[in-house]
Amino acid sequence: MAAKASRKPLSRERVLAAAVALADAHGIQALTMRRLADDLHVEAMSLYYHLRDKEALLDGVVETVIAEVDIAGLDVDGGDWRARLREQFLAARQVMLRHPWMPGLLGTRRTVPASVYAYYDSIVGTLVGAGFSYRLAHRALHAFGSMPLGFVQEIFSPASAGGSMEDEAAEADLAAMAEALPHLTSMLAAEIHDQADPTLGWCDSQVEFEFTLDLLLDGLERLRR
Amino acid sequence: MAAKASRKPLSRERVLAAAVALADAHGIQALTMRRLADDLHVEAMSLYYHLRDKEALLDGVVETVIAEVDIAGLDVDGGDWRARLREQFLAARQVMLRHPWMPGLLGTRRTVPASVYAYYDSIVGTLVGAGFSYRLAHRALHAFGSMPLGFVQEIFSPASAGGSMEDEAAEADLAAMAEALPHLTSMLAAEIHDQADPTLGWCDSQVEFEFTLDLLLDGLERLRR
DNA sequence: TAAGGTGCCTTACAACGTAAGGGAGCGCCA
DNA sequence: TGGCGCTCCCTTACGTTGTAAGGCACCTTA
Repeated sequence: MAAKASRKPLSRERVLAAAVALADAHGIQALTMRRLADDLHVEAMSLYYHLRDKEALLDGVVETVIAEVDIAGLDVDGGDWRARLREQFLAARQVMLRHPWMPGLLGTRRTVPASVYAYYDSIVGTLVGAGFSYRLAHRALHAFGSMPLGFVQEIFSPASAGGSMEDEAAEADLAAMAEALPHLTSMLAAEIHDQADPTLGWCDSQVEFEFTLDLLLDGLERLRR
Repeated sequence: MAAKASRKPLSRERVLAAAVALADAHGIQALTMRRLADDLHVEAMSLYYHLRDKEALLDGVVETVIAEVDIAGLDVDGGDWRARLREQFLAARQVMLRHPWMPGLLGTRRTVPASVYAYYDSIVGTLVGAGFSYRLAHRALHAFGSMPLGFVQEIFSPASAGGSMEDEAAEADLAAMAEALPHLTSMLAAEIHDQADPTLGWCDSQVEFEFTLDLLLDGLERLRR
């Protein structure tokens, strides 16, 4: 019989692209060697010819997405250092919004693709070019945290469905919550997240991201002078 | 024969304490049901009588450490809002330094123990008591990120051993790196981390933590007025 | 003393990553 | 032309993980 028509040969790139697509479609926990192989119409062990092990796969996935970040920040120029970094970080954010599992994955990696270093190098270049000392640039880099990659590392992911702020707590005891957490409930009542505001998880909506970003940028600008 | 003298009955608390101890001693990846049971001189399935599943175990571990954070921040009072929060966050940091796996674990949780909400509630209380609007308090909370818990969510963990900044790159090509990453290498040359500086991972040393913290606190104070 | 709950154990299974080796198809060179 | 060796994928199997299902000993209480 005729072999499957679409029997393109495997390759590292094809595998990584399929891995990203799988994670996008079904979440990072669905990214297992067997399932990925299925998607590629291949047996699991075949993947090991192109990638040493699963760690290498995940590293490659990170590398792939970081490449997206890199090209997203290519066309930033003009303006002062704040405007440039701001634009760059927000561009990176668009990439992360396409791959919401990426922040969590990054948290589990222990090594980092070389391209990230190039990226951070350019940021330092921007800073020292704007008059930052290396010491201040260094601290600025730390203060930014993951913002150059377009997100804020969150402590907690959003609960799966429904607004379950508490674990087993039913909806009825909102009153009890208001008593136990008076300030939080008042705050939330006054500050419901705008639904149109694109969100990466719970506490990384667009407006919060930009608020924190500007807070840092302005604070650094003050220290620079 | 006499039964094991130390045949204390199991309990949720005892299991959780053993789990924290195991993670402290051998890392979070050593925390498997079987190994934890071994430490307790018990069979793995026995744990399931006290905890629904492993998720519940991990949630309990988080809860246990957060309780440590809570009591660590009990005796902060006096000073303005900045001093109080600063002291509180730094106290939380001491707890995290004892459990360096905790930041990473928190990143994997999707639910959060109720006690954390009480903690954040008190922070909001401090802020609004100092004249913050709910809106600004809300944004401040987001900007703080994980600092109330005493750490900065890092993008990357430190590589296992040795200063392997690159993956397979040998030591020889420092020159090549200096060429590819001129700003970073200059910066690192000028800014070697002080060894005495206690570090949670790569980019969360004490001085960086305090720098970022003060940057945020000062920036918020300016917005408050 | 019989009943029933409490607390731990035995057995078993599915899903995972992956070690070890096999074999089909190809190009290359004598 | 024939055989060698490389590339690429597959088959089989193993150890480790979390955990479902059920059993058995002990204590309490009626």
